[in-house]
Parts: sequence; C-alpha cells; structure tokens
Amino acid sequence: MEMEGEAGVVVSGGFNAGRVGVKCGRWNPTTEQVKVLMDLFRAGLRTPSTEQIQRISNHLSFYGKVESKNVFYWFQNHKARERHHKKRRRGSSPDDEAEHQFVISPDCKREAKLNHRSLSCFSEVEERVTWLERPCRDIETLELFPLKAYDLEIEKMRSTRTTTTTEIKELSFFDPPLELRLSFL
Amino acid sequence: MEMEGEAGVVVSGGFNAGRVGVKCGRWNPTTEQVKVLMDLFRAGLRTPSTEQIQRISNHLSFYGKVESKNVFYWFQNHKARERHHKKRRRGSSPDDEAEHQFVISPDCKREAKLNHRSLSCFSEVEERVTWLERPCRDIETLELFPLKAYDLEIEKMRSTRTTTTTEIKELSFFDPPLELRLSFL
DNA sequence: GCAAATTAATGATTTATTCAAG
DNA sequence: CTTGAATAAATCATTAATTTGC
Repeated sequence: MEMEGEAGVVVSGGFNAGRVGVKCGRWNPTTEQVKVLMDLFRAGLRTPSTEQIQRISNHLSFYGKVESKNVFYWFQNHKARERHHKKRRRGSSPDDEAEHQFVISPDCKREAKLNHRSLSCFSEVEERVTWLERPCRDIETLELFPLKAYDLEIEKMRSTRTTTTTEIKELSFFDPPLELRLSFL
Repeated sequence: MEMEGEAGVVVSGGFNAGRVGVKCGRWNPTTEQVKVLMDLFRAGLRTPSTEQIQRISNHLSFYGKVESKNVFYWFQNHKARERHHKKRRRGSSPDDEAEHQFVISPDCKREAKLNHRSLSCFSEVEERVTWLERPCRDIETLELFPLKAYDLEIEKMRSTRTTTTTEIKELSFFDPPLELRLSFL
C-alpha cells in the first residue's frame, strides 16, 4: 500500500517531499509553489477559506507533493512573520502594503453585528478588523485558478451564507491523499 | 433535507442542540456530555489525539448531537481556563491536581529526542511536558469506551509509529456528520 | 411572575509563541 | 538562521444565568 507512482510533474530542483520512507520530513515547497503562494499573498489573500485552501493545494500539487495543511500553515506563518518583519524594519517598502484590498460589503457589516464591542474594536486598533474583511468572498483569489463545474456550485452554496460561522466541509476531492480538515478558518 | 428525526436518546433537560433551524448556533453540551468530558479531563487527558477525539465524539453522540471539533475545542478551552483559574485562586483545592497521571514510557522519551532544548523544558517548567505525556497511548482514556473491532486495528496501526508526526486520518466513521479534521493534534 | 436588559460562561477563531527540521 | 509545524494565549461571539423594572 501507499504506492508512490510518481505521476506528478516534479519541476523544481529542491523537491524532496516525495515520500521519505517511513519518517516523512516536513514539507519543502518548490520554487514554483512558493511563487504561487507569494502571488496569492501579495494579491491580498491572508486567511484562505477551506475551499480556497483545497483549490490552492490542488493547484500546487501540480508542481509537487503538497497537502492542505501545508498551505494552511504557510499562510499562517507568512502572515504572522510579515507583520513581525514590518515591525522591525520601520521604513518598509510600500510594495509590501498590498493588504486591505478586500471590500467590506454592507452585508458583511450586517453579519458582523456592529454592536458596541465591534465598533470599539474597529476604531481602536486598525489591525483588529481582520474578522471584518475576511467573511466577504475574496473574489480575486478564486479567479486565479480555473473554476471547474462543481467549483461554481460550491460558490453558489457559499454565497447563500457568508457568515463567519465556519462549517465543516467535505473534501473528498482528488487532492494529495484523502485529506481531512477541521473548520479552522 | 436535513430531517431531524429525533432518533437520539436525549436525556438531559437543557438539551437544545437538536438543530436550531437555519442558523445553527453553537454547540451546547448536555449534562452527561460535560460529565464525560470532565471525567476524561480529570483523568488526566489534556490534548487528545485525532483518534481519541473521534472516539470521544462517537461516545458523546449517544447523548446528543456533537462534532469532533466540539470535543477538540472543549479540551482546548478547558485546559486553558483551568490554568487561568488556578492562577487566580492561590489556595486551590488539591482535588484539581489530577494531572500527570500518564506514564512516560522509555519509547516515548526516545521518540521525543531529549536534546538540550527538551531537557531544559522538562526541568524548567513542569507544565511544559505535555508533549511528553501525550505521544504515549494514554491507556486509561481509551479503556473508558468499549473498543470496537476496528478500534483495535487502529491501535495496532498506531503502535507502529508513536511519533508525534501528526498525520491526516480518514474519519469516515459513523460520527455525527461525515466530519473532517486536520492533523492539529 | 415575566420578559427585557445585563452579566457571566463558554464555545469558536484568530494571533502569538515555541519547537524543531534542514 | 530560515521556516514548516504545533501549541498556547488572547480574543471574539453566542448562549445561559442573573438581575431589574414592571
């Protein structure tokens, strides 16, 4: 069981994630994979949804082995470390400021229930509004990959409730392994 | 779609989690569910593994609706908040000190690679050894629920590699819904 | 007694910190 | 020293207790 098969289209040189025997090391993204992730990040994507992660993972798997959790972790770490680095270097190039390009639709605002608590958060610290800019569908990102038929269906499903109530999603696609993920995003 | 059916064996009085219509609120555990979780916690369980969570979830589903993520969150929260409360009340009753009752087998120690860092963690703060007591199969916990046939198989599978390398597990059992979770534990 | 308003608990997310591979 | 992976801390948000005015 667990045939490697090597049906992938390994491109990069530093690609070693193709099963390391018994004890599998950590994921080592290829150059192309990093490029794609970077592009997405600089396009403004910070906290991809479950479907987005799945789609990104699918796309990246073309360049080499990757799992959903890798994509998840990558965004977590990159987001956090970008902030840290920003704090250090005071004169950061304006190039890095590609965030907040997501619109906050009135619907999202309504969903967010702008009560006293939310308002205070919003006006106090600017960095605490992430929960406001996330619920809205970040359209740019999704367009980066060709939407397959069922993708559109999922889109429709999603549009019915754009709330932040993270739901469990079934991910029985043709991703790396049959992968499972909790509604962590 | 989504028939309630009410085939469950609702026992507790304050049980309202049986589907709240369109917008499903958050999980509201029954008294029995809380009791079981409390028992496990006081037995020493702090960070259940994927399989454990699945098993616990299965067990709890007898008393009412529950998902794996609820169990996961419950332990996260309870663990964190127990600490907080301990800090407040200096003279805590010794009753609360039911932790560290898991044995640390030599195998686990080997797996944990006791290098300088680990050792310092171990000797410095007592609470930082969680990663040491977790990898070992916490037998007490597992025994609390009747092991079904396939559970034993899983046990055998697990015993082959007790490393902390969290792996993705397929959870296509007869849990609440077909649930998915990432290797977060 | 009882609902609306307020507060306390706690379920669910996000962010920060830490560990460890390469 | 960089960064993938994992855990802990902080925070948001919803539900139950509790209070309050009638």
